[in-house]
Amino acid sequence: MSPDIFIIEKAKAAVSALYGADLPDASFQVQVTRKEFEGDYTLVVFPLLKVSRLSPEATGNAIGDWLKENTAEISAYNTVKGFLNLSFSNSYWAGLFSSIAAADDFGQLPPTGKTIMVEFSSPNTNKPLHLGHIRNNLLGWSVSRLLEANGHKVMKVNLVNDRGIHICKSMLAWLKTGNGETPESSGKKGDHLVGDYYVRFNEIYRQEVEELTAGGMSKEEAEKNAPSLKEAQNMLLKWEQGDSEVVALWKKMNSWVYAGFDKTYSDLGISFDRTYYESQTYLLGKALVQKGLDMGIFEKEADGSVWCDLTADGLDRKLLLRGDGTSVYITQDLGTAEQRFSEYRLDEHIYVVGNEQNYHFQVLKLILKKLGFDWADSIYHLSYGMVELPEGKMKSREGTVVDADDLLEKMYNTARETSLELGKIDNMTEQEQDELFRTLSLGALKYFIIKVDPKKTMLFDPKESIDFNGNTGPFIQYTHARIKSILRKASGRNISYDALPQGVELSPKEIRLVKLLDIFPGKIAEAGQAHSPAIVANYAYDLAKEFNQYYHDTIILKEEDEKLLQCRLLLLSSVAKVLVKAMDILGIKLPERM
RNA sequence: GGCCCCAUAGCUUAACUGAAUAGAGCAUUUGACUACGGAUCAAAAGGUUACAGGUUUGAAUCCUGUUGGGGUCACCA
Repeated sequence: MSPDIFIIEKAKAAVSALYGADLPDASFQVQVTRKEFEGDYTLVVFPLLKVSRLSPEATGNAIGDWLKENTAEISAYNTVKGFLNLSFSNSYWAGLFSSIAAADDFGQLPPTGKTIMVEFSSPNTNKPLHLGHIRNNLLGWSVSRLLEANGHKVMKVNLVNDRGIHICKSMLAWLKTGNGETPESSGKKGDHLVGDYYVRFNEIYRQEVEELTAGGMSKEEAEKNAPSLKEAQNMLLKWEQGDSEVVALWKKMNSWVYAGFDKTYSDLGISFDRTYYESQTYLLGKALVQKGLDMGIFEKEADGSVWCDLTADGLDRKLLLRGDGTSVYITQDLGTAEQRFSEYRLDEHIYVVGNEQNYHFQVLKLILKKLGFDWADSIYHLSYGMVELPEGKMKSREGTVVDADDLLEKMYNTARETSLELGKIDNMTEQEQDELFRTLSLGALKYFIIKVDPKKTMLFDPKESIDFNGNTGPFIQYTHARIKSILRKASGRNISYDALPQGVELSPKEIRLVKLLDIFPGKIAEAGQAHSPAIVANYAYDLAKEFNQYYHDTIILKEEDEKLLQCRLLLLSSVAKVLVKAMDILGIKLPERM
């Protein structure tokens, strides 16, 4: 049983015995005792004053007395102001430590039988992935792992936006100026190649608009009537009619993009259980529009467009079907949600999408509810903040976008330089080194992004490379490599440490580590509830930091008392075990040496 | 303009459902490798938690207002 539940239970009994009152669990607040006070856990006594009718000190002392009398585990107490600090006996810590060390997948919570779908990434096929996508991908991936650690079955899905006017723009520019260029002929990664033609289109378009306005047309009119835009729109129409030439080109260019994406995903170490394509889902939802009309919750205008009036709920009127009968973005979202909930029995559906779409998801849930779907409440929009540069938002038009592949390469080079400079890995093969540089650069990048609360806007300065010292991924990786180094030496000397020897007394620093290890499953649960891998990241850092302090002034391998030696090695391996599990949730690997 | 989100040290950030002196890292200054890995550790300095009120034994946290920043309100996705 975890200590806080244990204390609450006992404190309840104490209050009941002393004051004849039964208070709810919420009246008992337990926290880890602060460093500057003596004790292990602290009970806040303020909420209990109304039944004790005594001063905070007197109440704390009375309860402390009772607890010390009536529980074997609590060995001492002191009261400071309204805080009752309790000390636990050494045998209690030894027992707790043993059970943590013995657990083979410590931190993994028992199966819940629930299935959760997580949709993330969801890129457009007209440009390569950038830093914003990286945050999305890393969040989606780590939330998925986190929910798995919480005992849920998780399905990771990607919805690729592979159709629409933007793809046609790339296609058109390629036809006009590409001279048959392919990824093979140019040596460019497919997604970058297609992205370049998207940029090319905009150049052509802008020039046309300029010429038209110079000829006396208003800017607005020119933007609507530029010939290349007309051509792109025409192409989209052909695509929708299934024109074989257009479809063939569309397939060819998309396949280039997918090859490029696959490379980036694989570099990032992420994958999906299923990929959906908008070209196959964009017609979904039309049936729901009819259903809504039949139910009388949607309304049709004279021009044929269909709307849902949400003004009674404090929102606006929302368009669901255009006058020409074609669907808009949300129509498809309604349809895919219904499809997914009926195909899989989902207990929750998480969409990892930026906070600019908060309103969209509010509307989506509301309309689904109005359509009578109970599961609308199980939709969770994991809304994350934008990644900003020192000069503000990334803008593709101004070329300030931080490209994902570039960033990964830069990070790799930094990891390489740093590692080679330190010169600890000279005896590794080239292949091992390459793998290590990947592990370290990804560790730094992933931790940098994940440690920040998802909902906050985060700042990224491309000029300052991501740190490898302090509160960083490599700090935790280094801690692990160091532990492994000691454990390797220990096994080289045939020292076994599979169980805690009887009768060892843990030092205060060791108890603090055990306390930290003990709260790991609780952190997983808390993080899962909050859908926030950042909580796991910060926990891992706390543990690594605490361990480094312990390590610094504790003799391990030269300890002559065999029991103490075994105890310490067991503690080391337990810390390593928890670090590995925590970082695995974040998608970060911990190297054996670095 | 309506609605939503945010504001913590020079910078990046933490603080579970309100709780002890608001924790860290970077940068700055200083100290520690003839013990197991110095990508580490120890120490100093750095805060009116944007501002003003309110609720409470107790507020970064809850309420109201103000200021500043962002998002959104498309027959775009």
